[in-house]
Amino acid sequence: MNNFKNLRGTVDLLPDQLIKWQNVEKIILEQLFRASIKEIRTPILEMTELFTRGIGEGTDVVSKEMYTFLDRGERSCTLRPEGTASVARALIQNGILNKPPQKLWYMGPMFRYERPQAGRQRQFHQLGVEFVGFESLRSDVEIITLAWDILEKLGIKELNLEINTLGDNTDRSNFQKAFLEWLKVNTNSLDLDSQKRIDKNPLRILDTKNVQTKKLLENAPRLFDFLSEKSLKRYLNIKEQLKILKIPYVENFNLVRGLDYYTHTAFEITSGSLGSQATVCGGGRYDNLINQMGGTETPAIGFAIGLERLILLAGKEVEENRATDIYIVNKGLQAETLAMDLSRKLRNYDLIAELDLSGASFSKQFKKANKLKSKSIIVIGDDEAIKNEFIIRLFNNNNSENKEETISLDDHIKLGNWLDENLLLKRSSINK
RNA sequence: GCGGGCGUCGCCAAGUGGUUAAGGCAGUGGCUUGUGGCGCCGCUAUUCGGGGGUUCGAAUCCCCUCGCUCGCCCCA
Repeated sequence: MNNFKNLRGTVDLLPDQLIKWQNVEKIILEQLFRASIKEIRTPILEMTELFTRGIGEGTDVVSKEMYTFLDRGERSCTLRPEGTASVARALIQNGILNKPPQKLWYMGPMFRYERPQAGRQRQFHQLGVEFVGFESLRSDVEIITLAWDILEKLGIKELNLEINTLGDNTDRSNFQKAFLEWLKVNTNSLDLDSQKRIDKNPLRILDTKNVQTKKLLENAPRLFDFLSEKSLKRYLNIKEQLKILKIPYVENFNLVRGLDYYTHTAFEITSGSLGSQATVCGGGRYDNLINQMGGTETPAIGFAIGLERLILLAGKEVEENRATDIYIVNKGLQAETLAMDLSRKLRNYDLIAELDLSGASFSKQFKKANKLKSKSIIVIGDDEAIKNEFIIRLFNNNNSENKEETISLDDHIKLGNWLDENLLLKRSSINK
């Protein structure tokens, strides 16, 4: 019992679970590929300041959830808690902002030091998409649509899309002024958490879960009323387009999102079947971030999907495993060598060909093939080795005698025909 | 950081103070050393998350501790 254990909040993904992961990833990557979005990979480790300045000191992520440590050179390093800041940094640093606008995606582990619970880990995985250099409201619409379509392609039902707008800088500071005044008057009626936020991050008070504060907020000034004509029009247009595209959404004026850098569009996709951590996708526009981080002013919008939550939601259809096509039963010195050689040839056919390495009795090897639900088997023993041939047989689970065929080891044409006829032309679509 | 629940084999579990810690699944060996299912027969926890205490006696009672889990805060 003194064995090593993984750290709290981290998990091992085992072969059986990874079938689902891989299927999900495959569907996602196809969708991204078709939308002509390119991958970017950035380090998992960054200097701490990237996040404190990029994400914002007042946010929960930065103030209490970061995995931060000093390296051997006494530099403060942080395991990335999200992907956007790193991508922005990489674009600035590599001079990519001078190039045409970029549509990018990334996928990988993120780290947040929190108490784990259902749908929440300390090391978790995100798929992120960032459109950098795009200002048009149609880029907002495409980002939202893309997120929606990915979830739909995975067969996930019962999703709720919530949207809101935060306006531009001017809108926001106008609102903030009025809001702060109102907050000062009402400080004593607010819950404790909200009181603490007045100085740090007043906007976050808007999405408090405290029931009393919520009620109180109904009489507070609304950000929506402070939108400039331009911002308002932008927002209305986005809603209009979503309607045309038949993407169902709900407006949520209190949707603010946790990170500082958002402007204009903010959105979130949730599912009731996830438990209390219901958000599977969150995103929005961040026109200020890149400038704030030292790059030329560049509008951008993006989203992130939590892969663990996605996996929880994805249905049975992505759990399907591809069974072994051919299990090669072999025994005897010469036979084993021939079998090894044959297995390599078979793999040129895009088949799953598994060579039995046990050297156990034929009976055992057959049982193994049966257990694996192998679609067919090949047998090479001493008898076959002498004649330079092998036996191949379809292998139904119900143990009815299946006809078998003997093929010479050199007869590639006969083998190819057999495989075509019995295995290759019967593929289901998901496992191609 | 704060609450609730839970910790008996790889997994699911019975056992709630008397001593050989059920059972099922999985694994493995055999019946059957050149042929699959089913079946049958073996094997697989000196030990109940860890430590201390109470007792003649503890998986069972008490204390501490660790871990897991769900929730709060917040987010993916």
